[in-house]
Amino acid sequence: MSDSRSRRRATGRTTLADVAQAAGVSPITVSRALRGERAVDPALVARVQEAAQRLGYVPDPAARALASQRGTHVAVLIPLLSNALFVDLIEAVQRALRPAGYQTLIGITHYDESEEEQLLREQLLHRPAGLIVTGFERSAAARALIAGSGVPCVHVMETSTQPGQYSVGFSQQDAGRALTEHLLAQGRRRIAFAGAQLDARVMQRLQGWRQALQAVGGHDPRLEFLHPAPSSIALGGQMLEQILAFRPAVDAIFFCNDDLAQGALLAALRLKVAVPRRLAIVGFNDLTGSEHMLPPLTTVRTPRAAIGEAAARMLLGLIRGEAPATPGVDLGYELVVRGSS
Amino acid sequence: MSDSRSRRRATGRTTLADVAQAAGVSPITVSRALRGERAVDPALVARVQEAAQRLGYVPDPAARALASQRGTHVAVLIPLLSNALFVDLIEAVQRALRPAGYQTLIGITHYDESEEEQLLREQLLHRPAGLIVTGFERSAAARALIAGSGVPCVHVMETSTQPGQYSVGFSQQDAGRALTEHLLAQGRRRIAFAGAQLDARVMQRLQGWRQALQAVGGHDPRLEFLHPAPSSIALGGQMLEQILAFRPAVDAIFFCNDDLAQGALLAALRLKVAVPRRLAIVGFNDLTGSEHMLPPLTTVRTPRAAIGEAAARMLLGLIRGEAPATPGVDLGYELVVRGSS
DNA sequence: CTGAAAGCGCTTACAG
DNA sequence: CTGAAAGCGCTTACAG
Repeated sequence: MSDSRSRRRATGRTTLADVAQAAGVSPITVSRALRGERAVDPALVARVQEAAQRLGYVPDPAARALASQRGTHVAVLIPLLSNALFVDLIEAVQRALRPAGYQTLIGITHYDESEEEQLLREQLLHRPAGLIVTGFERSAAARALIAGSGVPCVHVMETSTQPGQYSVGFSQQDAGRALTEHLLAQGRRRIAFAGAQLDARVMQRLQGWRQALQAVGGHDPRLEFLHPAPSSIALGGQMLEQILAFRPAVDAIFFCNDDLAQGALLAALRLKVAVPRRLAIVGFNDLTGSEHMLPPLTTVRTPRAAIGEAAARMLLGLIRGEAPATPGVDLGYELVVRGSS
Repeated sequence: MSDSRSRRRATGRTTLADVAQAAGVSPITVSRALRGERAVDPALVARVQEAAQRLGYVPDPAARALASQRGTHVAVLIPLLSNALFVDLIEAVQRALRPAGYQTLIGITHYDESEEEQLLREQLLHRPAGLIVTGFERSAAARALIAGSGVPCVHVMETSTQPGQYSVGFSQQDAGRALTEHLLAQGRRRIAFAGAQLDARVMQRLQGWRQALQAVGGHDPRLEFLHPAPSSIALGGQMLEQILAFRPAVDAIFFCNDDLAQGALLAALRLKVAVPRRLAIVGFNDLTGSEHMLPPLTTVRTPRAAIGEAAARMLLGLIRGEAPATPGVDLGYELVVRGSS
């Protein structure tokens, strides 16, 4: 009757055993009924659910993780949170994962391979139920960690080239090509590319720019301006000044990200460079503020929220052991033509 | 000799027991030596650490959480990730927490009390080692959840008024007053306040604006423009137009956040309203881009990175059971006067 | 300062 | 379809 002599460490928590007792079944049956795993007599399931509900039972994530060797959270690795792109992605992932009972753990790699590797190592110790990573470019060690972990993983923001890899994204290269073709269609001939950060996706956009120009015999490598610093409004202004100083004949600039293009538009206002008459300026991603610039910025709208949601759904399926209908989902992009081109 | 007949669920993981055996001590001693809890013979500690190092032992977070009823992560509740302010805060928190072995779990409340309550409930089930929440305003149920959980909690972004609460922030009201006094010192007399979102901190800035104007007998309630929508560049432009239409004599506008002020500056360019000659515009927070606007934006620089770091350090102390030297830390703010005023 | 025992609350693996 | 037993890898509580 009395537990006072025992070594109990009462936590006051309602446990599986409590529910089992209330429902008149064994704890294992409660566990199975609640998780929907294996077949359980529907009548028992109902009885168990009623009891769990009544007692306010909530499974202990730590106990579950220890017993099953699998956590109730998903780790998401992104380069940066200061790029609004990834904020939209994360919000969408979280919105899809939370109702399914998974927490989202955000790891920030700062575009650094060794940081990513280190984060991966840490996260994997916590046995996430799933993993979402940005793009395909990473160290061999990082790839080995992912593959060796047995944790389902979805890659986002790019389209997959290799089989056996799950991904949700769009073709950065096609988008870069389409944006350049738009400038060509507007009659622009000396089109510069201004890239910062120089991560894999920026280089893919650059490749699209090259393709479009090569197709019309107008590719000039001297119009590639690549800066390793993170993209920012400040850098965009600097790059504009630099490009105009070095290549005054340039009649359009393709900035690899909207923040650069916004900075360039502000600098153009300051320098009294007429946009788009004298110079067309286009960006990428359609970030906040771009439509309110002077003139409004032409850009490529990227479906990062849709990507986040689709990636989360695919991951939930993989966690349940289902093979996705399409392992590599391409969600496309949308050219948004505004006043700056 | 053979485990093949047993019901072992081999995980291949190096455990406490492995380290204990290698060091020739009991598992409990290993546990204590590694955590630095209670006094352990220094010689043994060295021996244990060497063995742990050699075997590549890493504690299992799930097992630890289950046994100790306390997780190895900290939950951080913020209103939004799309405000760069909170991104800076989160990055700083994570930077301070990671080396200490704590993961950061981000919960987004969307400025919604019931969402915050729900998040708190979920997070508390996971038994976080600590909690960081934004400001002091929340539902009674949420406050009760925090207090009843026994989980150490630090409030950020505001200064504390109540005893027994830990906080790191600055006085939003003082900052609002100082910014308004700056406008008065510049000779502005009809100073409007434009607020969006209308969360507690915005209302504190409004209060500072009122104070400054009341002190000089220039407070006019008709110059308070309050909009419940989230602040954004687009809304800033709209509010500027609206204010100029309703109160054409206004000679300065205090926008409660930089994104509003940036939108207002862009709208002023479009409408050819001379800033600062005809109209001074000031913002709050010193967000990305503000210094590159035309003209550059006068604003208040808020120490959110320092707040994140200090809050994380205070929390680590509280987790260790130490009382902080100062329970309410005020990190101040900095007036940044640029061309727009 | 050190340890043997029990327990945290689940799920896996085996049986029936 | 259901269950008794064991185990996941730690830490707590009690003793000495």
